[in-house]
Amino acid sequence: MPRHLFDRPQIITAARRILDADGLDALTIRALASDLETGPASVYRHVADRQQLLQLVADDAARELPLPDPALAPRERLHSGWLMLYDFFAGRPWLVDLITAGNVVSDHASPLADAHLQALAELGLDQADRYRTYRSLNALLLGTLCSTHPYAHGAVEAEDSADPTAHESAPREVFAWAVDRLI
Amino acid sequence: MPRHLFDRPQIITAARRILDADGLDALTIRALASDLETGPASVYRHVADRQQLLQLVADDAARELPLPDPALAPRERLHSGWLMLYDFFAGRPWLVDLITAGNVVSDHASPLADAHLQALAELGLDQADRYRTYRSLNALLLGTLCSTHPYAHGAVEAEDSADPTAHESAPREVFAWAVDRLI
DNA sequence: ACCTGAACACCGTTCAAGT
DNA sequence: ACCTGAACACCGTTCAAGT
Repeated sequence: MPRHLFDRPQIITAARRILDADGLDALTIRALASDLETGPASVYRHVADRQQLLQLVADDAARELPLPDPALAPRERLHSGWLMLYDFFAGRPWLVDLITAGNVVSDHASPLADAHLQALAELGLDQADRYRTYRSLNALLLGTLCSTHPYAHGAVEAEDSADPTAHESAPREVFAWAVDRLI
Repeated sequence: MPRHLFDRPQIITAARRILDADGLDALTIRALASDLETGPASVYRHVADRQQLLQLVADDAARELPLPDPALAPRERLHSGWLMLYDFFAGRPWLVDLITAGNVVSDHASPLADAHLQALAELGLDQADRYRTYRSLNALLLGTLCSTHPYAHGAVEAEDSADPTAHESAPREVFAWAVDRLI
């Protein structure tokens, strides 16, 4: 009789606990096994390798991707939709790492892409411009989250309110500004 | 008498050879030591740890960052300048990894930032907009390079010229398009 | 004084042995 | 049949021992 039983959902739950607590590097097969009170070898009964584990967690997280509010006018729908995405990823920094470092891409993102492409169509953009805009917004989001990542905020200690205008805005505000320039 | 002598420049040269050949993950202290025909412990005579090694290589590579052509009008200067940056990073994928995964930020980037901020000033943007635009372009570049990274180009095999317009443009073209929308 | 072999504490992954 | 202890081939890093 098996002493420890666990399935993929339990693995994903444990993995996300580790990710939320300590980030992507902390999600080792051994740490995961330890969380499940078993040995590393047992994990391999349920996932092929670490890469598949990361893919599974990314797919799971992608189900929670926020869809834009259909009640809004196209432009506001896009604006608020992309800011929701910003906040979604800002709250899950490990997911950004998963996308950039790991090579995970989830197909759960399709409805989201369709919704934004639809909003861009309602704005009167032709098909080529819709794709270009969508891809640019994606890159802008990912790039903003990547450069924001470092724990150091780039704040200079020896600086006060002497130069008010030149001071860096928060990454989120810059992102919101750039989104409006692209749509 | 020491049998093997090597200094930081030689370490950086060896590190870049490994990076160009096999990417960031291949740059281990042990692989580097092996390249220098010594043991891993000897590397630590010259660098504090792997993180510092990555920082040194990034700083070294940042000296080659392409500056925009001052002979061009501001708008063309920005456009070509950012495309030069795209090509620069596209040819050094490990540098993108270094920026996103490692937490390296080089101060050699300052002249480059100043040049682009200057061009934006010549376009008549106020200080706040100059910074916002610069940071957005940076994010756009980084994000484009991150999502481009995966070796799979997202090309669907079962697809032919049936849907010509909807087909994804090359990342570089989309980037160039978005740059023009931001400046 | 400078260098480095050998060891330590980690990884992902495998497989023969246990139940 | 299913599970897993122990081992293998890697890491980064340290330190006592060698020259």
